Amino acid sequence: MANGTAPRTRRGVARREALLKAAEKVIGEKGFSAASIADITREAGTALGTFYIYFPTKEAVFHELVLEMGHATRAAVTQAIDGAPDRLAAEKNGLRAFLQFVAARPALYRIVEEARFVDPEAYRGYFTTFARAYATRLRAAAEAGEIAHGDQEVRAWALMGVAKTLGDRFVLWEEKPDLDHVVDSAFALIRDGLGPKP
Amino acid sequence: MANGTAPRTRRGVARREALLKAAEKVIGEKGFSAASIADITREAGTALGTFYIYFPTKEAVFHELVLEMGHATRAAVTQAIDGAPDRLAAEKNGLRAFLQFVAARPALYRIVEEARFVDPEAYRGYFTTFARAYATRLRAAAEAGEIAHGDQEVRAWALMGVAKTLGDRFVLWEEKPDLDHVVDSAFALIRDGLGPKP
DNA sequence: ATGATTCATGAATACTGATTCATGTTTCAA
DNA sequence: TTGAAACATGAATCAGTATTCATGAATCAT
Repeated sequence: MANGTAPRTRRGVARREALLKAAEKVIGEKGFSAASIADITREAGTALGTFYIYFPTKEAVFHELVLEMGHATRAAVTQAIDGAPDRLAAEKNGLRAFLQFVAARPALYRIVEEARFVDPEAYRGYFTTFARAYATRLRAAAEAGEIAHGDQEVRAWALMGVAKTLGDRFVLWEEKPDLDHVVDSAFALIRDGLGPKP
Repeated sequence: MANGTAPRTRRGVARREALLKAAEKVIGEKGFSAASIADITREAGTALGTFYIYFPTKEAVFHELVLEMGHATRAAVTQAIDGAPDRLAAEKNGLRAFLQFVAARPALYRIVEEARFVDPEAYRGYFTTFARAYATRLRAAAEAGEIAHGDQEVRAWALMGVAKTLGDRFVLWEEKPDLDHVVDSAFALIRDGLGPKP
């Protein structure tokens, strides 16, 4: 509900979910300011005022969507990484999983990017949380001799940047993305760098 | 002027420039929607209506700022690259120049990112133009044996992603950025990749 | 020096859209 | 079955701000 408790009836739960789904679609497509509450409730098939039964403000749904993106991407990437034989394999799987996620839920991806302006705290939180776990994994891998030594925090951010930008260009902007090719090319760069083979 | 011609008096030229500078500051700080025309003219020291003598709409100044960012970054990076002995050196210089630019004009950097939502055409144009030139340079370097072969377009976007994200995290979010360290760490990754030394 | 042109001003206009609320309807535990 | 609690509705409120415009001042080519 708008206050903070969960809905107490079946119908309430369903309505809230419908509104959240509608908000993801509408805000993802039109952007935060252009998306009106009326757009969202129309998409959800409810009356205008119903929105305010479940969310106190427009910012509140947005915030919740950013958190959802956080959980969903972490889950997708973690699962994809799980069982990889070594860190390099994990890198490749993780990149593929991220790009697949962007392809599956483009609206959520755009919402996180817009959070930079609409909800800066959440934006930083999203990436900082991700980066922390990422750097920790990289450090462990360096200890294990699976990857080169270096500043793993800088690397974590650099690698997140690669994934984000490839998502923009080769998933969102492409009619029929060739994910395998992009992943292969990017992974070759990540593993071996730009330097010429000796 | 609002129509499309340039100001015809000294004063007009100065006013337009003041408004553009004010818009960069205000929009960069508060974001596009939160920044009002009144904020911009107050910052510029002019009356409200004066804005519309020089720009037809709020979107128009924004668009001009995105173009300015395009020119300015290309100029900064091109100059930094100029005279580098080889492509790897150029990569390092270019990355440093970009991060220095972000540090010098953070508002412009944020404006370009917000263009993704406010002026998508300009946003794509900015990065596409940059990527095209970047990929061309990488191809030439691969021909010359200075870097490894591979899909240089994917690489160009991946490397732009690295620069963007490091700009966010280690320039915008850092009180006293240690650019040299970031550049060194990132460059090591770009040159050699994540793979362990044989 | 001067008047045609360009520019400056800010109050008034116009519109959009978030949020509220008074009035019903539905749900579900007992 | 039932009534207290939870939920649904959409017209009305309220606020903010982009844009216009009628009036007056500054500029500069001649």
